[in-house]
Amino acid sequence: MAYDPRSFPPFAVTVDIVLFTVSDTLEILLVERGGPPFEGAMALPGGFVAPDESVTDAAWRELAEETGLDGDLLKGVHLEQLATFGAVDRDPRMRVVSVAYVGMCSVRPELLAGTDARDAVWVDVTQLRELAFDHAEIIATGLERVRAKLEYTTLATSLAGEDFTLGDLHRIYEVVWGIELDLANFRRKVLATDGFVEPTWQKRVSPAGGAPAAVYRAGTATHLSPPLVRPQ
Amino acid sequence: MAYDPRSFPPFAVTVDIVLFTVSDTLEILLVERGGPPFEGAMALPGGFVAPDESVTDAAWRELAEETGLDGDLLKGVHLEQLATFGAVDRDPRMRVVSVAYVGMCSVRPELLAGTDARDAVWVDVTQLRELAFDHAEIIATGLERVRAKLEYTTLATSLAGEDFTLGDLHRIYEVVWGIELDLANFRRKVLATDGFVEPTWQKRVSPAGGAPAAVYRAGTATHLSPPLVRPQ
DNA sequence: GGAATAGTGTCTTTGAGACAATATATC
DNA sequence: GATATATTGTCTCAAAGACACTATTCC
Repeated sequence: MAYDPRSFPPFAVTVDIVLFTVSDTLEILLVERGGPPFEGAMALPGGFVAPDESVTDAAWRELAEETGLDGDLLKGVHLEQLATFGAVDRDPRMRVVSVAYVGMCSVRPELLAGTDARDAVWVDVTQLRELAFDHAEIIATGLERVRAKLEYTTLATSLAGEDFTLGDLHRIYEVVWGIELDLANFRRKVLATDGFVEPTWQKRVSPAGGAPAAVYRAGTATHLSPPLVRPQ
Repeated sequence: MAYDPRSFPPFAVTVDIVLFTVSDTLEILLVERGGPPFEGAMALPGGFVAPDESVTDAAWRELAEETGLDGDLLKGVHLEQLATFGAVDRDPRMRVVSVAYVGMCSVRPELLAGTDARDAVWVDVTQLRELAFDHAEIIATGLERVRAKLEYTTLATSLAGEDFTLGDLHRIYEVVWGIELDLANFRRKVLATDGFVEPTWQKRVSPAGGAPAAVYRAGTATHLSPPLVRPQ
């Protein structure tokens, strides 16, 4: 198909990041909009793709700017492309196609210390208010992606810290899926999957009491086969 | 984040379609490029998104133009967004971000009868030559998507015709996955999944001999749980 | 009859899920 | 001791996989 490079229809291309973390609940990073449209509403962090950077690079740049994380800490974050949203009127000002990304990280004090992150907050996904643009739809898509990914990948470890107990990992599954899982069967499943977690040979006690728990770190496996499927 | 609508970085946005069908092998629809760059190379069908159409609409429009299918027959085709490819230099002429879609259809004589389809051909995915742009990567992504989708959805029926035998469906799985599957266990699995297929109460004989086979059509279910997983 | 396809039966093994039991920490 | 967490054990049931067997068609 031949075409004239000077007469193409002009679009703006942006990236939006749905960054998840697990504390007591499943939370995403949102920013408050300071101007119209949707002034005062919450929105996903994101911004324009620059002419000289790839879409993926733009996503990583925005992630770094909004979280204040730098090189080494960024490597602990998982980021993957989610989907592209290209309805004609999704932005009332102009034609914008947005490539959404899903991120998963563990909460750290360094987060939100960056310069661009002054207005960024973690919000419980079950307590979302009005959202700007089509960001509610993007978040719903991202939420389903994360829930599905926990079934057949080891990505839950990216929501845990550097090291974690099987109780921690169990809680991440329960919080993300919003259901209760039998801990005994969960433990067996995780330990039976080669490369999901590896022992650090250390023990850790919980402030709430209980026996000391073995501490693990993420293994080298990326996929779970057979998967760890959601009940029901 | 405030920005000036008149000073955004300009991009072209295109759609590319990876349309699969199963005949004796797994095949995709390709067009031969008539001009530079990559003149003479095979490329995915696709084109620009118009200013007044959504990205999804553009994908359906291109699909219709390239296959020559119209309203009713198009409904038998499954089309879904695959991923977006946005490397800086993926098109040597200008900055282009392409949203790729995956399609699945059964081969029909009406295909390739459209005006834009004169150069379109079905190519065995195992026999691909040099491809234009990053289309080899797009195809590889689409291929893995289709293979994975057969595991946990009923989409194999969109690669079969209006009605089909379990032998037909079995062959589709074998061709797409490139492996042999035990037919007896496959039959039981399909029939045990509510809504995967429904009987038409008709029988069909194969030209190669054998007992007459019961004819089924697609059921109403979209997901398989538990999934029909690839061996190994 | 021989080859090809359709369909059923059966046995083994694997794994998911329910749930009991025991051990060790904090308060 | 009460409570919370960690860890192991056991039993049942569902499903996957291997494979034998029968039936019906074309050549």
